[in-house]
Amino acid sequence: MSKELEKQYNPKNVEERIYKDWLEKKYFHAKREEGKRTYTIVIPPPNITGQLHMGHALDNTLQDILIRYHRMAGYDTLWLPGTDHASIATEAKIVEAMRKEGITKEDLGREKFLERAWDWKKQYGGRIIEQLKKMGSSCDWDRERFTLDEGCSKAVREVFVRLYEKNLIYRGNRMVNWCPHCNTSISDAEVEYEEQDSNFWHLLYTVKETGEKLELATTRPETMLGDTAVAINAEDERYKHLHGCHVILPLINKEIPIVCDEHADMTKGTGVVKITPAHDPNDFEVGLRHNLPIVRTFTYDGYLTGAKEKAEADAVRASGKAGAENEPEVLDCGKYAGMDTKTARKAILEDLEKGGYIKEIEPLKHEVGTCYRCHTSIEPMVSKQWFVRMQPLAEPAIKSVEDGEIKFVPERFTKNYMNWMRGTRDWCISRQLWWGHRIPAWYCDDCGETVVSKTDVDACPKCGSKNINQDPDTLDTWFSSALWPFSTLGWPEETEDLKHYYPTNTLVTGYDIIGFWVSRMIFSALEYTGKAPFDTVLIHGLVRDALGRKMSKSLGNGIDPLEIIDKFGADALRFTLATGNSPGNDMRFSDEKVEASRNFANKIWNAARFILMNLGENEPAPHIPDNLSIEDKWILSKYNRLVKDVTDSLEKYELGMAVQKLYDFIWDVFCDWYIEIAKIRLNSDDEAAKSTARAVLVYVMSNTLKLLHPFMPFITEEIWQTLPHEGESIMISPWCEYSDELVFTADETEMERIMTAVKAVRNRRSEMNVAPSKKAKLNIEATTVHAFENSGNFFKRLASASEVELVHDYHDDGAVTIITEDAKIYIPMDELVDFKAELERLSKEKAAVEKDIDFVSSKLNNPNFVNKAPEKVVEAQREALKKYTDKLAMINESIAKIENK
RNA sequence: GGGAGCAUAGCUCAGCUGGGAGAGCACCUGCCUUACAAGCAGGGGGUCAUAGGUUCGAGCCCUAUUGUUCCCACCA
Repeated sequence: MSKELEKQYNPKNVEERIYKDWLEKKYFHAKREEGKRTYTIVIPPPNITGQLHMGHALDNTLQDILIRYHRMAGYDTLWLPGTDHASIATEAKIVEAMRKEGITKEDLGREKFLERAWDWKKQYGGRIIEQLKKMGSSCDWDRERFTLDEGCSKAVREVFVRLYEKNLIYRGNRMVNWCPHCNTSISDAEVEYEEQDSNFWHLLYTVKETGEKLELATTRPETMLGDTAVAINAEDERYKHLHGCHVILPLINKEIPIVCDEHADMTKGTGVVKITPAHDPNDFEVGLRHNLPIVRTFTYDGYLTGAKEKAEADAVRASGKAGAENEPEVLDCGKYAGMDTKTARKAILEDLEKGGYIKEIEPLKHEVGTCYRCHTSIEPMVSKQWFVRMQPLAEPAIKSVEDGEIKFVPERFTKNYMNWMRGTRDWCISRQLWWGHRIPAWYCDDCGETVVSKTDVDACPKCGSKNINQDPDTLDTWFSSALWPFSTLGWPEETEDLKHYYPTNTLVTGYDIIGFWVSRMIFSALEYTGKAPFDTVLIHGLVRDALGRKMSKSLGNGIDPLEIIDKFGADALRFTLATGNSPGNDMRFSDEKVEASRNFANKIWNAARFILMNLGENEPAPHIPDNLSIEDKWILSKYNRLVKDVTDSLEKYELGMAVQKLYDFIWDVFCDWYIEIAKIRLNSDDEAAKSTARAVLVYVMSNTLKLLHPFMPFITEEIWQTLPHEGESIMISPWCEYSDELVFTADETEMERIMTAVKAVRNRRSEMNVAPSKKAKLNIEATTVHAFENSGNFFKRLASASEVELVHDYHDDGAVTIITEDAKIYIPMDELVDFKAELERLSKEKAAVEKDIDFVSSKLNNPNFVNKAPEKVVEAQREALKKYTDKLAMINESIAKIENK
């Protein structure tokens, strides 16, 4: 039954319908089939606040390609989807919405706030999932997870408690990165450095004992009120006389000691450093070494502290609760209290200036840490937080990559990972936020006991007091993401899914997230499951705009994948993202590229239309017919090699390579040559020949669609269904296999001789401006007659030949001569032949061949080459030399003929 | 300061373990050849950043240089 397709491919008529069909038939659902190899990918969970952007589009395209390929290749395949609760981002979004209504978190209270957050999640959390579906993603939606769902939360508690019991989690007053805007601590990984213009302010502090002025430089003068010492290097000859002395801190006239510490570098500046333990990570360390008081002068939301804050801190310090003695002192900054840090800097500088304490202002560019979310300058701050002890966890994680248990593609990102792992410091995991996994720790107000527990605690196990409160903080979002590969499969329960699909196989993600996520999943998985979470990490780059800029909201240069899908179709988008994209490298995205992909889809569509036009009723399912002709063997041989190439490329994660091979085969080989040649038989009256041609067309088309399916799932399904087929859907049909029976080397060579001749004739005709409509007879004098024996129709169809005759010793004064390596082709065209031009052309060709001969023979005459190069290479050169020599002989003959005329 | 990437046709980029440079777009010429003008045929265009080195042979390996991008790092 022949079917009609529209003239142009319209994805809108296809994609939604097909996706729905796939969903209904549950093709995406992994069924835990015994006896099959498994292939599992867990999706990098997008934030529930997110909208699909090009980064997601790329990431998901690559994953879907791998998933679809493996599913067809016979694996029990699971692609596990889900979303991330994104604590900071989501909370910020909700707080912002509330601000517009004029309410704050505190107005609402924790419980009501969380209600709002969950409402928000219900309303918008599914948005990005729906968008992923538009991409054609074949995720097992029945297994969709959320980092804050019951199972994942259980895993989080389990891990927290285990780590605490192993003393790998601790709570302490430590220097953390504080974001005054988000009002929370953030981890080292979440700090982004930006270059900013600033100054070095050279200050003069007076030495109490000697009265001399000590010069020191700072980039953050606003912290000076919290100085509790000045450091010099013990070896520094300039200051030896000051050991044990003190300086008077300007503005507040406080006496602070001069200490000797290695942190003071003699080669930098004046060699004198002010020490502010509460607000600088280095100074904090110095403070610990010298037992200096820690004096906090900033509030957590970025203002200078005053009497109120001081009173609060004093109360805590006096309370006698566990750890209270470590609570930092707070300074009442007096006239500066309540100023934000910027204003305070100005005011303090003004006062220093007035007092003559500023010696010099030196302009400086330096890197300032900012919050990766809101890009507010982060304040290093001493604060009581929970930390994960990284050292013991990092070691196995390093080893497993070193041992090749986990491999990065491309390999160079191993180094990136190692640097991160080796350099990492303890991980601050507590956040002063409400949206997230609340820390499962309770503190007893009466006895000061800390209880960490998997289940909620309502009485102190030590003293029995009911006066026990849960830590108000939540965990870093990445703490739950780190468990994603196994928490989503049911861990800590020994679920069937976990047994079956864990460890997973490939993790696909961008290089920007190796430190945040990949490394943490690796050490987490090794610690809790004893297994590497995946065997391969496929790293891709960023999708940039057409000018190479990062796509960003502030630049407004983001390209919306949904708009692209709307305009060109999901297949075109996917094809674009997969094409010319090599692992780990950034790519530029432009409409022109998608257009090219769309054109390719259209090309396939039309090839299918052509085939369908020619099919009769009850066309049999794809098979290889008998009585193959040379062109059939040629295309089957080419197709067979394509199967191998595409499969190999996919196995090596060279997706861009695979897709390029498919493009070349479909367009240049199948459409431009095979279909054109097939028309010869299809237009003939020979029913047997027609049937063979149809069968080969269907076979190659249908199977090539399968190879292309992972990349362009929709159009391939649509066409495959329309063509004769066996089975329900292309997406669950078996992957193509390489077959020794489809190797037709000799026929391929013969066919290519003809093609070379066809091209040579076309070329010559074009050069001579002969209109395609003007047909001409070809007289072919071939050295390898076999190839040309039955080639008449080829030349008629492809090279505007009126008829073709095989000749020997051809003589015609008015003929154009075309010489290939196998044949001389004469086209009689009296009126068109310009003998002078012919001679010129021939001598040009002669010169070219002679150059070739020189090149090859110089190699063959080089004993080093002949002796040292592999035999295969030498042999190839010998064959080339023979070809060139033959061609030269033919050219010489032709020249002689014209000259002797 | 440490590390990594990139530098190939006018533009965007491929080029796997070294064996005479490729694609898409753009450009030029000719074609509405009954699948496709989102197409067909033909064509021009590259000392593969620079300088050395290894090798019979280098876009590919090594060294240095230049330009460029990114990551990491507590420079007061």
